[in-house]
Amino acid sequence: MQARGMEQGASRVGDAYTRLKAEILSNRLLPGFQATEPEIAERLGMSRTPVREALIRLQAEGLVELVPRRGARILPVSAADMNDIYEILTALEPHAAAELALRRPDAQVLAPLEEATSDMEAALEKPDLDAWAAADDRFHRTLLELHGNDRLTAIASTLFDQAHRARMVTLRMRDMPHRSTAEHREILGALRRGDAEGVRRLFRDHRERAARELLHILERMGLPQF
Amino acid sequence: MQARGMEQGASRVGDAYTRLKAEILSNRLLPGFQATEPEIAERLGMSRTPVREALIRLQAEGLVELVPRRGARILPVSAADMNDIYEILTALEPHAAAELALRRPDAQVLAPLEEATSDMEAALEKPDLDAWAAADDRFHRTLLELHGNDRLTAIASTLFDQAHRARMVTLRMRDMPHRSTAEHREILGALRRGDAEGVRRLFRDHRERAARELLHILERMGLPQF
DNA sequence: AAATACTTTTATGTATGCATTAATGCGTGC
DNA sequence: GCACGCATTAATGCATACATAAAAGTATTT
Repeated sequence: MQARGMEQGASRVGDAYTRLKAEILSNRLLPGFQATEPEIAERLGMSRTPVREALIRLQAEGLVELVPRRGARILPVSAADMNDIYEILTALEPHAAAELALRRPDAQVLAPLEEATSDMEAALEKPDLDAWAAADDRFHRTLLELHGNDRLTAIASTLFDQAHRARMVTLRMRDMPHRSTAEHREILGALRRGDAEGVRRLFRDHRERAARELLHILERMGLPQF
Repeated sequence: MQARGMEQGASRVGDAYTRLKAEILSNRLLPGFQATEPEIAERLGMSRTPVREALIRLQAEGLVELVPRRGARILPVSAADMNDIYEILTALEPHAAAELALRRPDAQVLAPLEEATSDMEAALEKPDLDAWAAADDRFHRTLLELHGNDRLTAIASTLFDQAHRARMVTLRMRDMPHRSTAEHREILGALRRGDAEGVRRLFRDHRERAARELLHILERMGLPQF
């Protein structure tokens, strides 16, 4: 997955932000990696100023830490971090999904969710785990956008980004995510029926199970940091 | 209330951030106010560089908008914004409070909440609405800190700040908040008993009622922007 | 008077300069 | 050989310089 959100390519700050974020999320820049502002500036072929501003944004998003005198450090995501992130998502997403269900969305509104779910199913067949993860991500982001609380969408988006790397690593250390895919299908059905409480319950279970499985894997790996 | 969080007084960026944020939250700088970087820099007695970095942070927190060529604009908080903010808080705080209750916190742990509640009650007696609002704010922030999910605390803190101005204005357009204060007392009791479901329900009702009342006032005022 | 073209002003985005100060390396003393 | 202190290096925080481009003002024409 590339860095989402509005295209940030017009300015040098936007360039630096987009490129650094893409390298972090794709694990091309590993957690723990440190570099000083001049180093990064040279790597990106620009002066320190736009790099600095991009780093401030990445720090606000919880992807890097700016340690005085040592430069920017790519933040690892620990099991405890993942626990915190999933706790928040478990509080937010089921609510947003249930609210959406109350509005009785028609097929046209739900079309992007339908497509994301189909893409997940198709990706499982091939199988193509990267495509699966991208479609899964798309489902969750689209659902929040349909709900329409922009602040909520932005908050969840930041959390998705923070969790992304650990998710991608653990994704390959477990069975194919048939169950998770089926749950999306179920949630979609409940949304279509306007069954708000069903949606809430299904979504909560979906997130809680995903969190449990992920933390299990992280523990089995000896609590590494991503 | 002053700008909360870590004291940002050491550097010029920190100074600019703290001072601007304090002026925004206290409504000394009104929503809609615009100023260019050189103007702000002169007002604060420093160069554009630290001002710029402070403005980037304030933009990330949703307090100002940086519009190219026109400078920084203090963001108004509309009724729709307040609705979105309260929706998120209603999803997050009852959960955090219920989780805290499950841990069966003893009197020592709950002491800061007890104190905040007493302060609210005392402020109602005087009466001192500013002191009441400060104690209310302290209760909500402390509860989240006790819960211990730092990301959740940070997210809620940003939302509190965004809602602060509208809250302070509407606070003076309604009856004394006896009900709200009593609800804090009830929540505290349920926390002490470890009654997680009770805490969740009380807190959700507390937030939902507060949101309804606030939006009513905003509507009666003709949907102004703060 | 209105519209258009041109000039001037100025805010921003970025680069660079500079003082401070932390970290590193080296040498000296024990 | 180890610890301590000094010198050197270099990263940061901030100030300033500069190019660009948008906006505002002015003049000119119809």
